[in-house]
Amino acid sequence: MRELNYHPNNIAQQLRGQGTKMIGVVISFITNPFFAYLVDAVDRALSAEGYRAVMLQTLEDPAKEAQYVAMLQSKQLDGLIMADLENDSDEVAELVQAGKIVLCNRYLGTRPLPIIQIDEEQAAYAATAYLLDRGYQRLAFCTGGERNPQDLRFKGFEKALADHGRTFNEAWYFSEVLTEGDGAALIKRLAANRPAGADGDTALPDAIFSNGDQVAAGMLQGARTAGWRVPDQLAIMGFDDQPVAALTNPTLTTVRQPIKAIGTAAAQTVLAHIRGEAVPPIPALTTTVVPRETTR
Amino acid sequence: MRELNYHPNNIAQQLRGQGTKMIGVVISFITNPFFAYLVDAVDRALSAEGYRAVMLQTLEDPAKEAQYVAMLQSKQLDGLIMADLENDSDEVAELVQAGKIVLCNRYLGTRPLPIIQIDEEQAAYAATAYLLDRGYQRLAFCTGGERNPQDLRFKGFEKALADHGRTFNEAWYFSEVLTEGDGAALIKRLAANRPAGADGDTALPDAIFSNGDQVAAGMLQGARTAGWRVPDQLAIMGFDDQPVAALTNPTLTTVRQPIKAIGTAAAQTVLAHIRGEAVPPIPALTTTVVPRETTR
DNA sequence: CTGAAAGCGCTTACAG
DNA sequence: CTGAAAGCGCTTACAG
Repeated sequence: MRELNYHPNNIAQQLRGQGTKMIGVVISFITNPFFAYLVDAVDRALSAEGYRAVMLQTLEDPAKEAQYVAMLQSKQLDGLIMADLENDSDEVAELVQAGKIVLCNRYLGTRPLPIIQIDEEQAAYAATAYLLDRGYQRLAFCTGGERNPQDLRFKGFEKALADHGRTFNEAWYFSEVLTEGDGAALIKRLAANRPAGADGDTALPDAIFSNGDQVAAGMLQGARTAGWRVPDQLAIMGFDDQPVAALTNPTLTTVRQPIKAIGTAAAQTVLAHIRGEAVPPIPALTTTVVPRETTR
Repeated sequence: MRELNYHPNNIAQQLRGQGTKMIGVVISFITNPFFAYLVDAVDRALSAEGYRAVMLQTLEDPAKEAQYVAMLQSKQLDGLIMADLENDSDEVAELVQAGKIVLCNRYLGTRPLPIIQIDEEQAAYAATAYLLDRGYQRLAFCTGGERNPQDLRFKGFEKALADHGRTFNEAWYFSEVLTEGDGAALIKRLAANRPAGADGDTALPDAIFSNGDQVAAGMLQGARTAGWRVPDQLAIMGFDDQPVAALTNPTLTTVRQPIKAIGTAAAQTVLAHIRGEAVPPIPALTTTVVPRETTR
């Protein structure tokens, strides 16, 4: 058969009932290293079981996400891992209940759906407390998406402030800051508005909590350009502990997340559902603040 | 039908002859930002035409690559874009000729196969000449894989040295340097062996050409740790112009590659073959040295 | 043990 | 215009 260059048609095999052995992994942007590492972890775990990960980017477009759910329903995919959910629909909720979709990382909807994620609120609380304990007083919060009342990280951030007897300055909530460039631009903009005189400094934050290292690294570069000294005048707290966090100068203080464990657990959970096996227990997904040089 | 929750089985549709509308994109590591950006470009170009990119990591394992070629032959994939080729086999060569596989980025084999890539030799020549023109004299070369006689970048590097009347010190060819950590470790090792006295410095390179920014950023961090001053005592030339190149301090001088254009061209070429249309012309894939702070 | 038939779920061409 | 049948390429169960 090798001689005749014959290759069985896998589509016909699939139709006979074995499924496609493909699992979709829905993320927002593959160019965000956090998602690259997550997809890598899922891919390795699925490959070990003879399945294939299909990377599906939403680019934060709900229409794309709907296409991916349709691929699942039309049986092109045996399952779906969603690390980002734009449409909090009944349809998705039902597929989650049915075990065809496994949610991980982040869910900003209002339903009580199972999701594989770190304790987002506690992680943000710990990072914020870390900043306050080091004497920073005027904290800003920065996120990639739109402001969302379900955001657990912001809840943890607010709670830490409250527990330390501080109130949040609403002017320092920055949303839609997605890229390195966005982070740098934000800092430059703030620095440009800095009032003259030493007292004027209280008009500016002295610490920023960023929801990702990529953006934090951009902020750091923006501060360098603007002559804003880190960590003396401004502390920067990243999130994820991506490789870039150890490559900047000063290096980034950040919150380490167990990306590999999240991806592996999501892969094993969706496979257990597909095979009708008992879902394995999710390991503890612990986070730690990694002290580096962007905080004093 | 919406009511009855009916969804046509796409596998049956595929069997009737429309193909899977899936194109595999073979890369070595998705965690290397260069490949993340390449996959992103391919994905966007394919999505616009109703096709889907399936990210396939080889992890530099030839057996995995063979599996991906088998997926193509068993019709699970309509085509394959290979940005990394481990097995220089007859089988792959035939599939390239047949238009089922499109090569891009890099091919270290010996066959005269079409490939979508920058002028690797010229790009490396220009980067090397840039270092020599700035007075660096003792150049090292660093690559991620094994040493390969077909490596066009090393040919360009050697040619620039020769044209400037310099010979290459073979002791300064560093291979298998893949990650940030590998880059940092290499620099620390070199610095540790540095002989005492000012003259001893000639025993060390004063400039390093790195085949990727990720590794170059690791080298920079290693130099910082070791107290090796960049760019005075050591120049670092990166490759790709990944975002990290602008996020380090000092920022990385590097060679900008048109990643998006490469990915888009690869996607359009494979689609043209699948559809039996004329293959669109490949745009000029020009590179430029981006001067930043790791060179004087 | 071997070989022909049924069936997976569609779509398309054809008969009524 | 409507509806039943053929066929995509396999695998499995069954008849000979």
